[in-house]
Amino acid sequence: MSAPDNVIKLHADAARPSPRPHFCSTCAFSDACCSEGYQDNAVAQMRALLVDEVRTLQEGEHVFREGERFDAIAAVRAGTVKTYVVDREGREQVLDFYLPGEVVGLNAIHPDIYPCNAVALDTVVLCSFTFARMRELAGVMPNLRDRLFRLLSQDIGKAALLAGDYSADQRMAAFLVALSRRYARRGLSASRFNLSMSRTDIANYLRLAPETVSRVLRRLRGQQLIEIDRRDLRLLDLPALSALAAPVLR
Amino acid sequence: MSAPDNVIKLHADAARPSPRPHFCSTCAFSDACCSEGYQDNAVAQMRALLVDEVRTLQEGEHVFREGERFDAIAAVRAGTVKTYVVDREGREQVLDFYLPGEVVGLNAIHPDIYPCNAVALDTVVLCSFTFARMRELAGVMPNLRDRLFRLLSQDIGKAALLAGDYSADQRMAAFLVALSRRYARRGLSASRFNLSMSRTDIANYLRLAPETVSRVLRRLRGQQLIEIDRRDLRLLDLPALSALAAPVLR
DNA sequence: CGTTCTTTTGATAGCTCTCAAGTCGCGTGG
DNA sequence: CCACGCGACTTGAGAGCTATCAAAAGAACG
Repeated sequence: MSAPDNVIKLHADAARPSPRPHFCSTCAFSDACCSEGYQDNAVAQMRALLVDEVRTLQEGEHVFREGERFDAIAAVRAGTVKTYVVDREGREQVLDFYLPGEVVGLNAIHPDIYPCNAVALDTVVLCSFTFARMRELAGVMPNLRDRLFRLLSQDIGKAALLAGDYSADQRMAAFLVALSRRYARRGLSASRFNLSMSRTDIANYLRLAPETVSRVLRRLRGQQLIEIDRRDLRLLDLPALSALAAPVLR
Repeated sequence: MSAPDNVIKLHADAARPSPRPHFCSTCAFSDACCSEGYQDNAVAQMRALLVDEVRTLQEGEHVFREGERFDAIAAVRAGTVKTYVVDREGREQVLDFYLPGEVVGLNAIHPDIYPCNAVALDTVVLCSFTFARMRELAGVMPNLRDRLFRLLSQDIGKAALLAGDYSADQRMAAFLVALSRRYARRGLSASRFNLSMSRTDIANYLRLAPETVSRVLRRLRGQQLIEIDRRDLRLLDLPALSALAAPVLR
């Protein structure tokens, strides 16, 4: 196949004391590795098998662009990735944001080309996985295979959330609560974090006008539900926000 | 692994003359079977391996209900299946319609319970696939494995279409054009077919009020784009409809 | 043939978009 | 250090599209 020397090299590399916990803790495939029955530095071998490349991108750099031939999926390790398309009127449609521990590019498997653009919103670290190799490994690693199935299945209903016809306030609350939960799962604060995306990005994601986003945030601030300065966000009343978002998040 | 006895039994069963072409032509997994390297009645063996049960449902009967434990996915062979959820205000949200050749239940893999309801809109014939077995077979049948990956990947972007903020006319045109294409792929007429869903279903799917659906259809009829009587639909100007739907369908 | 649900039609209100202007923050260059 | 300029964000006023409320017409059912 490809890059066997690379594998060997990395295997040798893995013989050294393994930085596994530090490196893999935020990886979407960590459980696929770690519960595969291997342990300790064997996990590092697994990582060497799976991870094709570790990349660092600066703000504005693209992970991939629409129309490029699909070759790899990528697990975000740090930073935020935004996927979007541009319709023929030139309007940008934000499809999703990907936080550490989440996987970009799964929607490219079927068309075999990337159906959207993916760009770094800040400094991003990600692990690339050549999908052809991953697909083969899925044949011999049941846990990896199941992990892939679940990751794919998980993404199916993802966009359904903002497909509903909810008010701008409900959608914004749902967006903030969802972010909070995703940050919390990663071990960060659920009540205070920095928005890595612009108001316009949020607007394009929630299918609102940027002005509406601004107005909604002011409204939520007026209700003492949030406190926001620039991109520094504090969720003052998570229960109330959750209640507001409840119809959207189901 | 598991169920070897079952496999053997089914192999024996499959030794009989196979009705493959008739039976498999509209199956979502036909290519996974037929391109696996097997031929003729070996395909029937494959089918016997894969297909858990062939079911016929009458209008209103459910394939599965929200919250039930996930056990199987189902390929629609005839009829139309609607998936939906009911939010806490009692409003029905239609998630998708499934025509012959399409697969229901893929979004249940991750949560391991069905996240929505699936109901027959007319007389439906479908093949059930026990997912646990399918997952195992995916380990030894590369084509089946890849087929599953692609089916899953395909569904990810599916709902993104109506997530955009388009006008009611654009969304309706996109809906009709998409239906036309899906029927055409199945070998049916692309310009005339019966809507198997009610106006209310369409409204809940497109996130419009039923009244709006009615008005939009009248508008499209007035523009000589369609002709519609009850649920008998004729697309009079497919190019114009496609143009109208273009921003939505991308 | 009456009942019931679906669909259609009309009038009104409300939410969000659009257009427009102004403010703020920040990097650049004088 | 400060003025400038650019972009992001905020704020305001008005228009448009769709939802809502209300009611009637039509089809399907027993």
